[in-house]
Amino acid sequence: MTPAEEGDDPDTPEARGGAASAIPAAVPGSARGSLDRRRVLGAAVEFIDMHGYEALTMRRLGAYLGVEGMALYRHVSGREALLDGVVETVMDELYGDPDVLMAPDHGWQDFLHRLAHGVRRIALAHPAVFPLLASRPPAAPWVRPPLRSLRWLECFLGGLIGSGFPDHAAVEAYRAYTSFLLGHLLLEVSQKGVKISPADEAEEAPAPLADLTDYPHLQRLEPLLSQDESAAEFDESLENLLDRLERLLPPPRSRR
Amino acid sequence: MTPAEEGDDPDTPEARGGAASAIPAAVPGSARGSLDRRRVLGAAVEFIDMHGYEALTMRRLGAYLGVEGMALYRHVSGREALLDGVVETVMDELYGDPDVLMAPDHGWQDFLHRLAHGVRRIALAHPAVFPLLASRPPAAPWVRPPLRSLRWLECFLGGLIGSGFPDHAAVEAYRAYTSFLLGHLLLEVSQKGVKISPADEAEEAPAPLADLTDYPHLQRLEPLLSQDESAAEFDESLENLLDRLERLLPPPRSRR
DNA sequence: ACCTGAACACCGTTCAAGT
DNA sequence: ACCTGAACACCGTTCAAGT
Repeated sequence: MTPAEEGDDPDTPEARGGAASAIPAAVPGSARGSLDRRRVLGAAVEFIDMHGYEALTMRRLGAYLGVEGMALYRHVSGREALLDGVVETVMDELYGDPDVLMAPDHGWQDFLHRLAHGVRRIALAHPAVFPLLASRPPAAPWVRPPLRSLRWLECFLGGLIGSGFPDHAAVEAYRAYTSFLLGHLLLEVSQKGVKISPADEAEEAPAPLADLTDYPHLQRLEPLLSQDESAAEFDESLENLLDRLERLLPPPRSRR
Repeated sequence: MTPAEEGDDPDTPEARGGAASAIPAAVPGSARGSLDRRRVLGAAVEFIDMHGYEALTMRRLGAYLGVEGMALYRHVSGREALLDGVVETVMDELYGDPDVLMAPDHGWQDFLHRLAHGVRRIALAHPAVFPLLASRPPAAPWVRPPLRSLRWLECFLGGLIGSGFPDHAAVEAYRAYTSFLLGHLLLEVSQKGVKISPADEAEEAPAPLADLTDYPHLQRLEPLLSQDESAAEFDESLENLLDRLERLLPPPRSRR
């Protein structure tokens, strides 16, 4: 992987101690003023979006910020904390999304609909960061990605309960909803970004894709399989889920 | 994370060059005879199940096998290939699962039902390996975890098409089915194993869990949220999905 | 107050050398 | 034929020292 690819090529530019090393192409757009936590986390998000999370290194992120890498420890307590901060930074965009927050109240279905699309927008805006949402350990074992914050969880449960869901139904809905979001968005993002796991932006042949002669159906369906229907499928699955959740509501008569 | 925890404690046993280093507690059960690819991959699976994937290191896996780490390169071409091999090894257990393969033919619903439970069994047997299924780059962009092999994909599509699904419906079913499996099992596994991401088996306080005084619903629902209903919810969601897929079939009259 | 340099324990990987 | 030792370029992290 990345370190190896550079390691076995001693002619790579940064091996000669140039001031500008290979990956940090440019200083990020914000003010050149000294670092702070916000700037570090923002740069980390940018860096991951560009080069993938595997390429993120304290030293490389430092260089990307025009600083020595060890300097980052002034602002985050270590690499793990940095990644947690990245996840939080990205999910915080949800709070700034008018489409999710605004709107008076058109019922719980509308709320879950807007929330789902808000999360999807984040996933598509940061395809290389999104998988981190799933792999970082959550605040508590029952906090499920991608809705990782206690605040959103509270909001979710409050919304459903306020709409008449009994406690256990609200919890069941939370579990089904997070499973749906995580599965769909993880796969949508990976289908696009090709995971950014192998080499970075290296041209790299599209891989001849092991010949399918032994797999007649695959061979025939390859064009169909390659087609991207993510948006429609997301909506379809979401509608289906909402219908299912509706059946968790007690009959209208008994609703207070 | 792991390296740091050891790095700042120079009194740790393996720092003094003992033959038995800290993590490799015992030589794995199989024959002591010389290495081969199968033995290496098997040991890697065991190692990850015990210590988590973050702890897996060429050198540590070598030590676990009673060998020098560099020796592994005789049998796998590098760390990335090793992880790919681990994923493949674990998914190969599906081929040995009589509950998935056997049974004459009770229709596609029965098939998808058995396949889903087979994959779930694998996820629960190797909770620390399962997330790798999702994060390793697939053979082709349209090969979706956790059904990562062309062979299973062919089998899946063949099964549905043979039961009367039109091509595009079989593909849509594949997408919905994999999303469902990935979302549910990733979250089920993470709820159990607490991700094995932080420190390994270190006792480590259960984390006081930031006080919930600002989150009234969470506070009240915490017991409900902590309850593990995974099995029932998996079945519930699966049934729901199968019902939905059934609607993709053309009306029986026109089925050949 | 904030960053740098040097240091340390670790990594993945290569390769000549041992057996 | 298979493993080991030494080497190299990288890591994360600490800490005294610079400014």
